[in-house]
Amino acid sequence: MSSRAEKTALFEAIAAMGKAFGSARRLELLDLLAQAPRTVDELARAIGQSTANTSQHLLAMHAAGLVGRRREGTSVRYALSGDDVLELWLALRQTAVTRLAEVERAAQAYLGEDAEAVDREELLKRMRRGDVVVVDVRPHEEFAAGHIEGARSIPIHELEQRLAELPEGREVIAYCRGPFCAYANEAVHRLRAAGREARRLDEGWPEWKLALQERAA
Amino acid sequence: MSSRAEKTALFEAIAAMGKAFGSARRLELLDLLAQAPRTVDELARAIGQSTANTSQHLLAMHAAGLVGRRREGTSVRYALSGDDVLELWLALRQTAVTRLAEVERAAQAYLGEDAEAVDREELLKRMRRGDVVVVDVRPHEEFAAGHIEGARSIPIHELEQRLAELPEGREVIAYCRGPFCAYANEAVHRLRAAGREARRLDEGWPEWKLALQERAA
DNA sequence: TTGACATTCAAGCGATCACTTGATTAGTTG
DNA sequence: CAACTAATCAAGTGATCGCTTGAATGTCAA
Repeated sequence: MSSRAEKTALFEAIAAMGKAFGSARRLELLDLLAQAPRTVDELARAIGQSTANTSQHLLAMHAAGLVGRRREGTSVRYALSGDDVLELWLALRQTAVTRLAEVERAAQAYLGEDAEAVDREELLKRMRRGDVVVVDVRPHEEFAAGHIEGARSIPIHELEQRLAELPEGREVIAYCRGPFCAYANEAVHRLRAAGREARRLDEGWPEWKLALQERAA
Repeated sequence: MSSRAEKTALFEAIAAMGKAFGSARRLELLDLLAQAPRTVDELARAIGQSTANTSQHLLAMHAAGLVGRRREGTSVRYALSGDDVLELWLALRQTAVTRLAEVERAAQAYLGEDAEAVDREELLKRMRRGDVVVVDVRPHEEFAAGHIEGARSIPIHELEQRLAELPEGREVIAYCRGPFCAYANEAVHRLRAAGREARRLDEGWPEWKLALQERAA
C-alpha cells in the first residue's frame, strides 16, 4: 500500500505533460496554436524550423495531451486540446513573467520600446461609449478563428495602405496575439507616426476570450 | 525588429520555468511544499532520495522561480514562491488527469480502491448543519501550516488509538493533501472497518484554501 | 576553536533530448 | 498508375539531464 514505485509512476505520468512545457520551440508552437489551429507546414514556417523537427515537437505535445490532430487531405492540422490547456499556458507565461526577471528582460529586448497600453476594463468602457476603433492586426486566418466583437481586421502588413479606412478623430486601439506579440506594438508606432492617436491593448485575443467566458458563467 | 534570436530567447526564458515541471521528483517536491514549507532533509526523506539529489532539484526549482529559500540555523527551509505557483501546479495536475488516461490509471494503481467522496459544496452544507466531523489526517506540521476551519488533526498513524475521540452518530469526513494522497482514502477504510460512517473529501487543503480566497474576493 | 550536522558543490556516468539528414508513408492529382 | 506534396519515421550527433559519490562550505554548540 502507498508503494513508492506506484507513487513515482503517478508523478512520472504527470511529468510527461510537464516535460512538454520545457522547450522554447514547443512553447512557441503552443502560443501560435492559442490563436488558431494550423498545419505542420504553417507552424514550421512560423517558428523557422524544419518540417521534421516541428512535426516531432507536435507529436510529442500530442502524446502529452496538449494538442489534437486532424487530417485534412494531405495535411495535418493541429489544435489545442481545449481551453484548459490554453489556461495552463497563459498561467505558466504569467508566472514566468512575475517570478523570472530574465523573462521581463527578454520581452523588452524582443518587443523594443513598448507603446502605451489600455487594459480590458478601460477598453470595454470606451467601446460602450463608442469613441474608439478597435483593430485586430493579426493575420486574417487568426481573426477568422475568433476576435474581439466589433474589431476590424487589418493585418499589420496592410496597415499602411489601409490607413484611410480608419476614421480620424477616434483613438485607435490595436491588439494582437498577446503581451509578447510585436504586432500591436508596431501598429501603434506606425499609427502615431501617421499622426493618429493610438494605443495598444495590454493583452491578446486568447486572454480576452477566456475572460469573456468567465463573465458569461 | 522582431528578430528571431530575441524571440527564441524570450521563449527560452519561459521554458526555463517549464522545464522545472518536467521531472517526477520535482513535482513530488512541489506537491509536498504545497502543504507546508520544509527543509531539504525532510523533503529528501519524504521522497526517498539522497540529500544531494534533493538539494539539486530544489536549487533548480529555486532558479526557476518556483520556490523560495530561507536559512534556519543549520538548515534551509524551502517554500512555494506564492499562490500563483500553487495554482499552476494544481492546473497542470488537473489537466494531466483530464488529458492523459495514463495518469488516471496510475492514480488508481497507487491509491487502490477509492473510498466514496464528498465535494466541497456538500461538505460546506453539512458543516453548517453541524452533523459531520471533519478530520485532517495529515501530519501535525501540515495541519499547523493551515487547515479547514473546524477540522481536527488526527494524523493517519494515530487514527486507530484515537477513535474514541470521534463522537459516534456523526459521519466522519476525512481529508488530506489532495486527490493523489492516500491518507484520506486509508482513513475512510479504517473508519468503516471500525463500524463508523465515513467518507473522504474529494480534494485537499491546498485546493480548499484557494477556493476560500476566491470566495472572499 | 573544534566537532557535528545540514546543505551545497564538483566531477563523472548513463540516459534522454533537440536537431539534422535521408528514407518512407499517406493522400491527392494528372 | 505515376508524380507530387505533406507529414512522419529512423538513425545519428552533440548537448543536457538525473543521479551518484566524495569533498567543501556554512552554522551552531561545546
